[in-house]
Amino acid sequence: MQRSDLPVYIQVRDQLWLWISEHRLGGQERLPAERELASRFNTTRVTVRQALGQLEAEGKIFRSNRRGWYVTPERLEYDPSRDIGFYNTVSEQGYTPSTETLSKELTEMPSWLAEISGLPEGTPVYHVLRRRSIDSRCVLVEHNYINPVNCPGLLSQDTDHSIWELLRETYNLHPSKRQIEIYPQALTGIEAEALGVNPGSAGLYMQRLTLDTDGNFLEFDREYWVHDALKVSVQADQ
Amino acid sequence: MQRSDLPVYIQVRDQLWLWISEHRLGGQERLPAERELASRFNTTRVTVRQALGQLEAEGKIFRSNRRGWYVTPERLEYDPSRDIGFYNTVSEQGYTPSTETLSKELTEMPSWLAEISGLPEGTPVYHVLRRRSIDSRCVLVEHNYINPVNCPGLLSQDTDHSIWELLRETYNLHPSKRQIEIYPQALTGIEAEALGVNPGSAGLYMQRLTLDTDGNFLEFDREYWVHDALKVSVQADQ
DNA sequence: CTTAATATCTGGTATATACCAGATTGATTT
DNA sequence: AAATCAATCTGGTATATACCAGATATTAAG
Repeated sequence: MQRSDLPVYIQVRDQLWLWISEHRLGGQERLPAERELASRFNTTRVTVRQALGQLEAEGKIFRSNRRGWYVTPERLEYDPSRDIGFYNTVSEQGYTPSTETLSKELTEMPSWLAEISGLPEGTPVYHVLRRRSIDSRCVLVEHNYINPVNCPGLLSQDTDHSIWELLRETYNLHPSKRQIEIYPQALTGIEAEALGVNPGSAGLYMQRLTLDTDGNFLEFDREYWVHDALKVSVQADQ
Repeated sequence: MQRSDLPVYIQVRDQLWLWISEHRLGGQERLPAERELASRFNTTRVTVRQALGQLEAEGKIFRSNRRGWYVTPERLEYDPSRDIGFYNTVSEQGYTPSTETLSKELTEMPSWLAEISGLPEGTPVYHVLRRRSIDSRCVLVEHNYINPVNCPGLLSQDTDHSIWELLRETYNLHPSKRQIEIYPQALTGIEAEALGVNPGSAGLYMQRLTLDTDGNFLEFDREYWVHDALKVSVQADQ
């Protein structure tokens, strides 16, 4: 290519996006193969990949391991301060949620969680690891650490749906104070593997601490989201 | 390299991080040049850059255009629902904030903002564009759209410090309801340029709508953060 | 029809190399 | 001492090429 004074990969990026828009490619539609694009834009695969990487960073396309590149669907609007949870949020916005429980166990509270919860290290906690999808695209893995004092026998329940609904309806638990932390964080290790993305992919980390009205530890939650799948929307009145 | 069954760039990533940790390289210290690293790890620059890109995605290192790679300082803890603002937040955490006003003007409300604010298109608004730094590293560019009804003559004030302090102390304005949106978003165009990062770099977008107690439009704010500079921490009581 | 083996398509990783452009440094001139 | 210029160092972009490994489609066998 070349021609303009702009870098080739920027030109490819923009033309490719134009092409996607013109063809009205929507949620999860597949792009032509990299080699195909390289020859179409008369450049090399390396440069095409740079352009694809840009569109990926912008959240416009995403990749599925060795299967190809796809157009990213609209972001999910998610309010972590409300109680409606993943399942309802996704449904309300017209998508199909699904959840797989990867592991669940009763374990002893590690030191970092002891510090956060205010309970002594070694206190029993439930630990549930789940992978959640929107329209069969994996978008997050979630670690739930739940205080068993309030919900004995939780692990024998079905954890493939909303845990919060379980806590509310079966155990009559209600959260009071929460502290939420959110920041961009690359997906690596088991999170990247569980989501089927390349290690180092952009992600969003979100953690929530939930206490009951007396300030006792109810639940701690760590979520690792694919970076382009959600928009956090918080209502903060004062 | 090679040797292990792990990809070379992963090995380089990990060894490089080990090396950084061992040498206790801290905030904004410079790494050896890419060519130097390539020969040290006995591989090519392309592969080294892949490894550097991983550490960058993890927020562990950052680049400064054609100057080199540096170790990322600790993230700033930032609560967008509180009123203390950038300047105080940074100072409180032991860093040195600074702000440059890139442009300020009285303009007419564009349609997208009219929709958000509930005011008619073309209504006069102040528009202030600022670049803010922590310890001389640019970390965000910010667009402020402010309702001049409440603060006539704002633009002749000094906008290199806290605008909110100005509004509070000079104009006696107090926010009430706000809506905050946060999501990962690559930095492109003027934001990338203003921050001196490559187009397509990972970033965090944050917008805030602030109304007064009567529900009138006070201010709208769009912030484009470098992805590794902050940790959003929200206290949400219910 | 189902299952298993195989070919093929896809992105993932890697090497080698080249030149460009901004940033920095050092020498030279004023 | 200050300003100017040139050399050099740095990351940024680009081409060409190769092989690997997982995913998918095709074919052959049961």
